[in-house]
Amino acid sequence: MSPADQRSWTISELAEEFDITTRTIRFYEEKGLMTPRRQGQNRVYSAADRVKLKLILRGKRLGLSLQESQELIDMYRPEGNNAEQLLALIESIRSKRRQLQHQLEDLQAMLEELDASEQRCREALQQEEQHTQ
Amino acid sequence: MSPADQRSWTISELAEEFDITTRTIRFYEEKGLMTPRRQGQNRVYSAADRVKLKLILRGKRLGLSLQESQELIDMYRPEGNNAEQLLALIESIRSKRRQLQHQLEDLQAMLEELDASEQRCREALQQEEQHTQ
DNA sequence: TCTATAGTTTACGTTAACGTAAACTGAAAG
DNA sequence: CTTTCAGTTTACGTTAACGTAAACTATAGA
Repeated sequence: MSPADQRSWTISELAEEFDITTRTIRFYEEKGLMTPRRQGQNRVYSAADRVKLKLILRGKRLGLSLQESQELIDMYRPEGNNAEQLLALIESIRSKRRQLQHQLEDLQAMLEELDASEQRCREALQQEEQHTQ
Repeated sequence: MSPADQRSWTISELAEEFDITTRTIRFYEEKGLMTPRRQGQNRVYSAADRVKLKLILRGKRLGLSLQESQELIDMYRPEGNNAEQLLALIESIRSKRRQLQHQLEDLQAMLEELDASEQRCREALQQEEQHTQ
């Protein structure tokens, strides 16, 4: 274990780093997405907690609900599951993959259309410039 | 104009095609996202309306709000804008592009991690099978 | 000792995106 | 003529994801 893995964070450090409020972080805990350890009554976040938060926020940017992010995160650790559970897990991973793959195609289409829009904008702009001369 | 462009749709046809409720379509209208023409009191949707709906739903899948989808759609038609507006439009197109680009990177990272998860699942599964023999 | 600075819990408020229901209209079918 | 069906408007309800505020605690510095 490297020293970096032993570092810990306070709630406001994480809030500032990821540009969210402490309220948000506590809300995630309330929803069972995180369980930081405590020093007295104060929350102390480990490197693992920090990564988890990162994953949740990335999920948010992709339009996932907290529930969905939770499910995704649960897929990262297959240990402690029996064969039946593992098969179910693999199927749900594939299902999520298909969904994200579809989303990727949506995204690419949208990016192409945006490029076309910018192109049309440029052309309209040239027209405007000719008019005003 | 090809005949296909002249086709029109009823609200329930669109609802069924896109697997949403009529309530949802009316809600989008209430929010100013669509303005179908009327035959008496009934709504009649054109091919353009249908495309618009498609774009809104794609935006939804990508986690955009209705507002954002509206803004994106407004970028598709630069006509009728003056030079100043066009420049602003181009800048907002680029901004949206950067956001989507970031989202694309998030997506690709998530897909890779899902693949790694599936891999770990398979390995754990092999372990399980050896155990039970 | 006073005060400022994080942190805490508890609870009610808010916004977006619809769901659900009630009450009505108009056209078509039997 | 009445029932059925698709459509309409109006309005209140619901859920997720926090915001906001109140009331409290613990620690560090002047």
